[in-house]
Amino acid sequence: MSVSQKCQYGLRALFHLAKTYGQGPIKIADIAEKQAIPKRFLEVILSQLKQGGFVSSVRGNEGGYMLERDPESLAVGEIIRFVEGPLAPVGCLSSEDKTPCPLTGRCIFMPMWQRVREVVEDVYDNTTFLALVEQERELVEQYVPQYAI
Amino acid sequence: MSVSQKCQYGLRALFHLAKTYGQGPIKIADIAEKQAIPKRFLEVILSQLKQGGFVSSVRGNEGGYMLERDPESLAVGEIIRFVEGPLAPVGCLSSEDKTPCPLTGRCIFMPMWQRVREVVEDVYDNTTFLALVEQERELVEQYVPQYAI
DNA sequence: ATCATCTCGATCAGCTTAGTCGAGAAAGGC
DNA sequence: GCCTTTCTCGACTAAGCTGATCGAGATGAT
Repeated sequence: MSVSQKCQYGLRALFHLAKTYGQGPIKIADIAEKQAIPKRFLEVILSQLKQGGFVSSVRGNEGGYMLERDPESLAVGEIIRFVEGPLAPVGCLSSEDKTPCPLTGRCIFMPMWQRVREVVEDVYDNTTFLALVEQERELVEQYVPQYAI
Repeated sequence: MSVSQKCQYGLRALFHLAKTYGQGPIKIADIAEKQAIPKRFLEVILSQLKQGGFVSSVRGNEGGYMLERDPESLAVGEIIRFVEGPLAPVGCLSSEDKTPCPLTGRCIFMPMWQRVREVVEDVYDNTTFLALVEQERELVEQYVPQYAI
């Protein structure tokens, strides 16, 4: 499962909202500019993320989007699954599959597909937005320590 | 990177050829039937795998396909890369990407994408066709030990 | 009122996927 | 030499997905 551009945009937008967590609504235009996302497309994405309960919005002047979930307990895996569907390397591994392969039960590749799913889920489910925000902070401190003095 | 149907068919076909390694050419129709693959589609796939040097073919009556590589040194990862392209969860990780994202160098998700690629490559590159053939043999022995006596 | 902003559904071009097809070329048996 | 079986090659297609864009409307602050 390649992660689509749309999903990457969504992750970047949420990352931006995690950085500004607790600072009130952030405008779509702001997020779009800072994260290099086409604005009209971002509208679609954020509205979808709102349906999922990940963000909330305020309309009108001074409106915008806010992260609804705590960055510490929100993992990347949850978002990828929400946007892309099941995190499976092959269709027959995901329960949504309508047309099961005729080798069900005796497909020798199954254990391999399952191992792949497990290791991928492990990485995505253990990457929280709080961790990402902290990682970026560390990077900034590393590169411009002189400005901090 | 989901693994396409085409690639899965290719893997199954190679698995079949690995099982019959050293037994001379196997007909497309045989492989198609045993591995539940549309025959005309399998023609396309095998001819592509031939271009890659993974299999060789014999024409005419009693013709067919043979595995060209030793099952022990042929890993699933090599085939997936050949059929699907680079084993990367996002486009910007693969060197083939024409349009690099505008965040290059400061995309906070990069380390995560790289970790995913590493663990996925680890699984696929360490699964050889010999291992798959042996695994199936073990399964068969487990389920019908009474017939062996 | 007005302006900035989110909201919602429709639309679209281009690409990928999963096949299918027909005509041809080679190898072996008779 | 002919016939059958098999691979070979390129073209073709229908359907679905991807990555957007657009216009019109609803909402809230000033």
